[in-house]
Amino acid sequence: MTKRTYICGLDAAIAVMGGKWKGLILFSLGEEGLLRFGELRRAVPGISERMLILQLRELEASGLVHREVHHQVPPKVEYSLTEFGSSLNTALAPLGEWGEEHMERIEAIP
Amino acid sequence: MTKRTYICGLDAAIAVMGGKWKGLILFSLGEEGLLRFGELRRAVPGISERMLILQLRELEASGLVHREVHHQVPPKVEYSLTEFGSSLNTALAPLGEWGEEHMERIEAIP
DNA sequence: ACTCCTACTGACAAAAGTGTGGGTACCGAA
DNA sequence: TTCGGTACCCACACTTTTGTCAGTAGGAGT
Repeated sequence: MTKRTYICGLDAAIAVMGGKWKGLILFSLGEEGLLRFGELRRAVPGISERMLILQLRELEASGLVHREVHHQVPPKVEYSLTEFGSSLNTALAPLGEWGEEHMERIEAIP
Repeated sequence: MTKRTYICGLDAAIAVMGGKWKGLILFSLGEEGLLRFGELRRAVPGISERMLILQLRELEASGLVHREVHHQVPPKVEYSLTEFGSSLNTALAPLGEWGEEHMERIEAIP
């Protein structure tokens, strides 16, 4: 009877990792472990600086990603998955495998 | 000529089930098996008729959903998952469980 | 003094996604 | 004759998302 804002777990999950980029960012961080901004940018081909920053801010606010600033010049900021983010990444893995498996068919769609 | 290839499986998967509704539609069809338009509409609270139609058309074009028209009056159209859609639904399950498990935390985010 | 480097920030605009309110078709029941 | 019921379609407007381009800070190297 708890008043839920989301209609099911999938709905909630999509709300936090939805959009075109968040899944890929999580995936990259899951693979590499610790990445600085520029590295992350290269790890997610096609994303603009602005988009990466916006998405990272949201992921940080959601508690999925940890941001560590090293006070240096030039600046150095490192991103990594939190426990929470890591658990989401694990849940995302089968979806990635599915996409990998059916890549050709998916590419043939548009 | 937009010859785009996806950068990884997750990218491809997100391309076909991305957006706010497709995951939920697939999920509902996975649960219920066979639903007519009006039933599906009720199964996905908050979606508008227009959105449901648009999303169903895309899912159909992607080969994830099967559409069967019964020539009757009043009209009767039934939707169901294809094998392909069913496999995606399976891959989506862990994500749904993750969301279910962390529902409270997710709801506390905005 | 000048430029390079990195991680940002902000203004603006285009594109994509979404909602609203209307309409269509058909048949049978009232 | 009018109405109810179902599954749509269309035009328009609005909102959210995404992209583009410029600019900032401050120490280090030349």
